[in-house]
Amino acid sequence: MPTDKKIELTINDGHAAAPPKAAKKILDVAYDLFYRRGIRAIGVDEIVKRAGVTKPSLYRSFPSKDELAASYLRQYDREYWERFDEAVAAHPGNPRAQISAFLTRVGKRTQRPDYRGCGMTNAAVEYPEHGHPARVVSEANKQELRHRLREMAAAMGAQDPDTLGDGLLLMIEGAYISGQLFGLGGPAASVARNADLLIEASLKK
Amino acid sequence: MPTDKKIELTINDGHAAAPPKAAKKILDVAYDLFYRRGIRAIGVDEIVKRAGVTKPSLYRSFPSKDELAASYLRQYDREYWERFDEAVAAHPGNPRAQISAFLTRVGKRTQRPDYRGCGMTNAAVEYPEHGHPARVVSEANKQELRHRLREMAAAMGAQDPDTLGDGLLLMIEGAYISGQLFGLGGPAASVARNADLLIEASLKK
DNA sequence: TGACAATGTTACCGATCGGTACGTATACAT
DNA sequence: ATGTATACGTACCGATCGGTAACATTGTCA
Repeated sequence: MPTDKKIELTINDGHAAAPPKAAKKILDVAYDLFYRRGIRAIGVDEIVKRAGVTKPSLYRSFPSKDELAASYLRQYDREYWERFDEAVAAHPGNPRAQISAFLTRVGKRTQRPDYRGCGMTNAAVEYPEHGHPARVVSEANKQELRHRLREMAAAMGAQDPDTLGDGLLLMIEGAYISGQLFGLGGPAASVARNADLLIEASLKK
Repeated sequence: MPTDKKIELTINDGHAAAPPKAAKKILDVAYDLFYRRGIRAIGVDEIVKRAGVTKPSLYRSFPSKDELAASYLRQYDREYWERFDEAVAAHPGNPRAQISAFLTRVGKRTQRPDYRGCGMTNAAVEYPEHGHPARVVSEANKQELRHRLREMAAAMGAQDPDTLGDGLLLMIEGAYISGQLFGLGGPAASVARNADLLIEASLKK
């Protein structure tokens, strides 16, 4: 059956980068499935099937399903801070505008029909046991978020920077969760406005 | 092998209550395991084993594991509104104090070492597909919460009651999630204070 | 005491879980 | 052409998944 071969060659055309051909495809498919339907809900068989590869290919690139999930989250982490830093870079030296820009963007994201919450938050809910590879990545991401928000709250001139930073984190997490719970028209749509009210009430007078 | 029998009889001694003996035990065990470790993470075998019964007993009282999960959530729902109504009843005619009491209590709960978040929220994360029995219960609970918060925001005299109600919901959900993510000393500890700041900033001046 | 209904138990089902042993195809250097 | 390393596929593993058929035990009322 040479037909399959031809298709493969057509997709993976030319003199592409040699080493990690299947690994990227596997991670891409896993990313999509893990995010949309949950990590525990997806078996490795479905991943390799949709990726057009076989199981041994997966286990040569990733030590286990748990580690594949951790890789998915590390990718998620990179993209997360990309979005965050874009909002920061748009308003240099103005932390309040930076937060506002980020939250406006979060609010919009939560209103998209395919929105499924924060991959980090979801993973932590799916794996409550401490030390699980997926949870480790998730917790690190959240610690970093808390740190940044508290620093920005201080730079804004908040009366109690740690409290304001934590308050913003609560609202952000609430937006992630209620975005997937309520869908369009849910409470997450008002996250930017509510956060702005909270900030205004938390600044030194 | 009559030894097993004897042990069973010793455990299940005397003239115990006849009608729904096993069903309650099953639901109690399932409640604990589902909440602490997640619904997808727990198999029916473990439930019946810990409950000291067998699988057919489970399936005569519950049509499926999904329905058992829904029953767990309905139980959770009853206890949830019990707690909520207690806070409300403690401050008749004073919605702001009611919210404050409820959030103080939520903040305390999130700091307990075995806190694992809101069972409703967790279930919705575990089952993103619409129409799933567990998700149906969860969504109804959250809709009711939104409704109550908006009404209370209106009774408080908020400039924009729907926005304040949704803002409070965001903070509550954020407290549930970050409670299990950060544990002791996490952002959830400040939910009552932050909510109070938000309320103060949202009232008609 | 005997009949009936409810509840409990043993043993099993096919499907799917994450993971692997082992043979095969391909690319490149010599 | 041939050795060699690497990537890939076939076929399979034991364990566990949710769920069930068939049988034994129990309490209740006639």
